[in-house]
Amino acid sequence: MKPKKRTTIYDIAEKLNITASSVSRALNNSSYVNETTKKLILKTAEELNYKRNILASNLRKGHTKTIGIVVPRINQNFFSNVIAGIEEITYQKGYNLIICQSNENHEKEISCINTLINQHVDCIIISVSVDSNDYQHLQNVLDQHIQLIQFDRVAEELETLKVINDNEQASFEAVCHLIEQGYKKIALLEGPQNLNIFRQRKVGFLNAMKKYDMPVIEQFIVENAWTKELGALATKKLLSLPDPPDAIFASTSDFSALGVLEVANALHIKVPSELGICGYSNEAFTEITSPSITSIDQFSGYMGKTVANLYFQELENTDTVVIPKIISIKPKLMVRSSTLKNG
Amino acid sequence: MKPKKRTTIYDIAEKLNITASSVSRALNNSSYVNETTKKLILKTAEELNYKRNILASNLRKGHTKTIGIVVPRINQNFFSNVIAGIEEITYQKGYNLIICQSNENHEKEISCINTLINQHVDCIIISVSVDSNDYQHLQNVLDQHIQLIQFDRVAEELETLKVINDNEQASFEAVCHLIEQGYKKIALLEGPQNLNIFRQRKVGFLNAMKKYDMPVIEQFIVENAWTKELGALATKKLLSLPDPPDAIFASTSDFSALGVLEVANALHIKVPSELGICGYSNEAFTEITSPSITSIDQFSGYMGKTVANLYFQELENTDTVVIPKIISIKPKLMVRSSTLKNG
DNA sequence: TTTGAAATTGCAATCGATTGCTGAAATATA
DNA sequence: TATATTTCAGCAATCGATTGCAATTTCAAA
Repeated sequence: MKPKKRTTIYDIAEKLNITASSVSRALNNSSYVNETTKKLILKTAEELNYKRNILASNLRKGHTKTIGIVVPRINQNFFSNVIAGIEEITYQKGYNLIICQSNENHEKEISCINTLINQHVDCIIISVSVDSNDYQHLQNVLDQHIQLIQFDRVAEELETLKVINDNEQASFEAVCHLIEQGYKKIALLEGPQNLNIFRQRKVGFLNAMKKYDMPVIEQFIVENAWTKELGALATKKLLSLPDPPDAIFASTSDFSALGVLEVANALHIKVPSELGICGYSNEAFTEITSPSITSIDQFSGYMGKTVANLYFQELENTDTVVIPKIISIKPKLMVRSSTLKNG
Repeated sequence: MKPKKRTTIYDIAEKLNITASSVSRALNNSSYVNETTKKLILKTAEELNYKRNILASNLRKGHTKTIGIVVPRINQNFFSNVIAGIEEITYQKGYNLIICQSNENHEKEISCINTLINQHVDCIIISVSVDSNDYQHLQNVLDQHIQLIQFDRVAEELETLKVINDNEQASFEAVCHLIEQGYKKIALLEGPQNLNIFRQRKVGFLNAMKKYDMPVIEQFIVENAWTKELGALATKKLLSLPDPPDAIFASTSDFSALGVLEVANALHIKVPSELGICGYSNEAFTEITSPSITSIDQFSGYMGKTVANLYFQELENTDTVVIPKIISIKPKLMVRSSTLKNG
């Protein structure tokens, strides 16, 4: 595969006996070219199968019309949906996307960010990895004068555009629902507390418990139970307590909730009558388990669109209109069989 | 967000009172620079927070170290896993990925390809969309002397590198399994026959039927049943036949198989005793349905790695070693409850 | 026919990094 | 000491597209 020479504006210019300037102008639909020659140029460009060299163009223009995205994993429903949402908007605008995965690893995340900076993207959209401890790399982005937008998992201390879910409210509603269904002893599977989203969900849980004057039992709060395996492990422990919980809110993810359900099924504990289960993030599979799992929908696609639109609004912002820097999306509780104690 | 000037090699050169040439050489670790000055340059670059302008570099060098990927949908397990596999390899090599979605739409696919050509990617990796009818856009890629690698869904007539699954064999084994389990009347849900993968799966089905001298009933072969909804619809029709099938091979996807299962469950038809169900592609959810669904694992992550490795092998190929242009991966039948009639 | 404005086109610099070539300096060899 | 050989640094062109400014052409009004 030898990369043969592609046709450039000079080739077109030469063939037509004009300058590259005119060709460039014609290609950019500038009004400073004669209509007739413009048409001729366009026609010739077509004939010679000309494709603009974006590298040269971008180098000259100073921007790339490219947006970088960093997510923990693209093969997670939530993130791939957000990306699909972002893509829908950016595609219309003629922007390109470079998608990177941090694999929940801080070092890799730094490396992704550096790559994107190197690529001269115009904007970086990120949801931070779980083991991110400091945010110097994000500060670097800001220092390079690249627009930075955080979504879902955000570093709150960084002053950037943010699109988040109202985790606290969603979590609050989920737990209220459990209580209203008659569950008395509710356990919480919580995620790594360095992530804002998990902190907020815990707060929502506590608020709901307080509202209904329910006692918060320390043993019922399990840290770091955010995978299916950890969820299952936590459930085994919880259910073997002398006085086990009658509901488990897997605030970390539906995967965790699935782990709970599988253990319950294995132990022949009836869901929802003996054990209520609520997950988080409304993965597709929550509908098809037996019983189906109550969860919280985060409107991931819409979130992606919101993020992208936010970027373009900010880009076109002439400073006269103030645009909110933090957009919060209200998730929706999806009640399914796993919590319907009262039918 | 005004993009302020970044530091360039000229800034470094000026500060050190040398030429940009030397800076460039130092940054590229050339041996034509004094060790002492090299270290000084590197140190200064660090201090000034220098980041190489890839645009300029690539423009000069003529390649971008960027690979474009076009898939129908990134939020499908199979594709996101392939991408993850590709990424694992390319990341090590310092290559970037631009990921595009065709949304199963021919026009969008063409547009993706054009974008990638414009971006001067070094290679395009594609799995074609379902409604692709002609392949002029892929021919264009070849004409631009960009490496093209097709995977999974391929345009067979195009002479490109290909990484495929042995769909025929996998399908053959699946149907043999059904027959060996004692199912007598096997229906096939088939996908759009313009895609190679669906044609091959049909052939595998027919071969297995022939091997065991099973009659192929025309009514039992349903076209275009490749989503959950279409799978469900097809199942309703099949099961309402006077002499309905006792097994359904959803050769199109596990989603289709899920549709089958849901209809069966709704009609209180017992799976696997009264109806056997086999899907395709081993989606994660096949393990958690009741009963779990027998499916075919395509080793998607491995497939991605294979694709990426193929590119780099070809790149480094000095023409002495011949590398196979088509790599076929053998999928694996994952037997689960939905087909275990004989326990 | 002359003048002036408007419409086109060309020139040349620019974006930043890379690299072949030339020449100078440093070092080694005779 | 004179010559040969390395080593190192600079010059300038190059990658392809864009754009401010200048020059030219066109065309209409005076």
